[in-house]
Amino acid sequence: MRILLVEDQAKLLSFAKKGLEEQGIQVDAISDGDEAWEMATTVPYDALVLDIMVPGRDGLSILRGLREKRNNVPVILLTARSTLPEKIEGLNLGADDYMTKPFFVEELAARLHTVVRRKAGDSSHLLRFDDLCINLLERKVSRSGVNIDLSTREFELLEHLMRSPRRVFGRMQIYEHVWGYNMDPETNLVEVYIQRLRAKIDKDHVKKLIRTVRGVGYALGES
Amino acid sequence: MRILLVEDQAKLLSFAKKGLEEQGIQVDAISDGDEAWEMATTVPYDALVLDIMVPGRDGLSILRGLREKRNNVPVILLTARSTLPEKIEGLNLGADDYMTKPFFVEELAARLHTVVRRKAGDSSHLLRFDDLCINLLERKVSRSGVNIDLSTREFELLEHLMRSPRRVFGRMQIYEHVWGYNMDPETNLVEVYIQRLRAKIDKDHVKKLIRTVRGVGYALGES
DNA sequence: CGGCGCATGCGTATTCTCCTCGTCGAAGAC
DNA sequence: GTCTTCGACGAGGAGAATACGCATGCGCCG
Repeated sequence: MRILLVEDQAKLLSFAKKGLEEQGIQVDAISDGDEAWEMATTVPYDALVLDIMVPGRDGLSILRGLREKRNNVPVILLTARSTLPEKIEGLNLGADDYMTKPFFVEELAARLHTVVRRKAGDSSHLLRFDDLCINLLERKVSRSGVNIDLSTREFELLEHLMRSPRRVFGRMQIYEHVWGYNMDPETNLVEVYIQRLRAKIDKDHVKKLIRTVRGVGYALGES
Repeated sequence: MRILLVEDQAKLLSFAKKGLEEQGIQVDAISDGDEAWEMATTVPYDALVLDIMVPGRDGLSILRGLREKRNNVPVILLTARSTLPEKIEGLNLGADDYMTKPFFVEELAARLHTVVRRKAGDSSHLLRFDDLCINLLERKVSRSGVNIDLSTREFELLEHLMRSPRRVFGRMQIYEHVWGYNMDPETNLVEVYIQRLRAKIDKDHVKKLIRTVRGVGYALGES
């Protein structure tokens, strides 16, 4: 697999490039938007990873340009944390996924794989588990077709769990991914939000969608 | 590495089995599709090699069934030369590779290795011994496919034993690894938890999964 | 007001201790 | 070589202590 990685922070760029290459992904690393556009339009990459903010042509503009040319290559956007509107605009423009910085390189590699595979089958922007379904693009959640309202945090917590169904996440991991800070070991935020999620998603407790693993964390799916 | 090989031509089957085993791959060889389905759904193989044409349930059907059950085990399909359409259908159904008969066993072995390595993200966290299987990511334990509930300590004790099957661990070692402190020489915690593990894992004492080595410690596996 | 973060008390699964009984093995006598 | 006895070690049960996660309520901020 060969991809184009566009990011202006030199350190992050070389770090990510190295990490991805260790996992057998060929990476062309570029820090300038105009150059990136040049490459993206001439080389048939398997996927692009675009930072939104780069000198020259920015990530969103590159994405828009490609889609106007009917170029359907898978694209993952990199955004600073908390720029939710941009995430959504990006998805509207035809991005396939987004990641907030900072991120783990392994996770980026994993998403690249899914995104590339998914393009063949084309069920983009939807994550499913059991009768639960969330739409990244519209930021909507439904259970057996019935819509459910979630707050931002609730949504992102659920999103994180649904990206790796059945996998158990420690509180720390969840906290770092969803909240983005290092965990204050004295907070019980995660527990509280798990409980709020359950209340909305799992209303009648008929089916235990979120499993508690005592002493460790939580996972989507039954025991 | 342990795989399931399904192929109805007896000669080819035994030939391939022998060849793969010479390369250090454990092979369960089966010629009937229904039996194969049975095995594939109960034993956590590292990969499957399925001939498309076999008596009983055919290869494509087995593959489809597994994927519907969200079983993501690597699958290599065997096809007669010239049945190209089936290859393609197979890959759409989620096969990882295919080979046309006749083939060189060495090549099959090589492809098995690549395919398994590629999926390693999903299977490297599985520990197996006999029909016992624990999944580190999901923190689940199963015996012959039946789920077993373990508490945190129980799980970690079992994990420790399973990381070096057949090896005998002294109480001290176990205590230090699983509990993390230096052993208080007056406690019998390890014994207690070994007993609890046995009760859950080895319910009927039919098979002695955990062996006691008097005066020394414990080990996974029979004498 | 709704979303969010923080703090507190409560119920309970889990852990640990304590104690007894059964079993294994070594050594000694015949 | 065989049988017996004794000591030590591990098995197992049952209750007390603990830590963990759940629920709930409150104040704050946009």
